[in-house]
Amino acid sequence: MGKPHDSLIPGTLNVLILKALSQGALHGYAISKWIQQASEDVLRVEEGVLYPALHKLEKERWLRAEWGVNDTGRRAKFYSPTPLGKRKLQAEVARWKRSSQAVSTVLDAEEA
Amino acid sequence: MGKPHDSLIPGTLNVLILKALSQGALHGYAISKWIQQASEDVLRVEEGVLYPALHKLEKERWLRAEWGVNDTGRRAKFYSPTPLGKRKLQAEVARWKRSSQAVSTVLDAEEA
DNA sequence: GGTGATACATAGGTAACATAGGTATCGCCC
DNA sequence: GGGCGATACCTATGTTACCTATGTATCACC
Repeated sequence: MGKPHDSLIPGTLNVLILKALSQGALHGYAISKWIQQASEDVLRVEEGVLYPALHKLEKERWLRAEWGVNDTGRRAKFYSPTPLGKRKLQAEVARWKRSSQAVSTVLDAEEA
Repeated sequence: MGKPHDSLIPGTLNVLILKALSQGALHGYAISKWIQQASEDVLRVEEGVLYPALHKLEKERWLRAEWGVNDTGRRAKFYSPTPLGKRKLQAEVARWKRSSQAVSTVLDAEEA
């Protein structure tokens, strides 16, 4: 346990979740599906990874949760970003761009 | 301990090291400086992070190490990629491109 | 009644990084 | 001679974050 597959880039899950919620509340399962679909099936968020992450973000006040009912009438917990979460989204996106661009630059470098 | 600053994107250190060594052997301290310089000072690899990583890569036969002397006559341990390490560099660069592109695509998505 | 999708959750394992220390040599400047 | 910063190596400890496995329950469908 604890390392195979490597679907996600560590440290990117929070910002992916926040992005998923940037246009409106979604429940956990839908967040997972949205990330998978928006990444054209490259990124998969296993449920054992997603739910603890959501609980943590809720505890840290990046998200708030509310029980509701989905399209098909099933109970589900809907998450929305708090004002703090919205600010964090901006900051985390900026950080990702900066860092990932730096990594790509290094990996494209001609000479070592 | 264990989380502040966030200089590195977790999971990218190995490939950055391999890239640094792709044009020839370097010693640890020079690897650190090279990554910092090639990333235009965005990425910094603290020594307490670098050296354990080098030892692990050596143990896993991605790198081999040899004591030598640097330009200025000081003793230093020089690392070179093994054939396995060269293959890993290609594979890890490809994986990075695929995954980081997916994250960027998601974060640029218009609609959630 | 079985299966697969939906929807939530927790438990245990491990790797990876951040921080903080520690040793030693060398050049430079006062 | 003393101090300082850069070079060059190293280990120990803490914590996060992810991976896997497993569990519950509902619902549609055949």
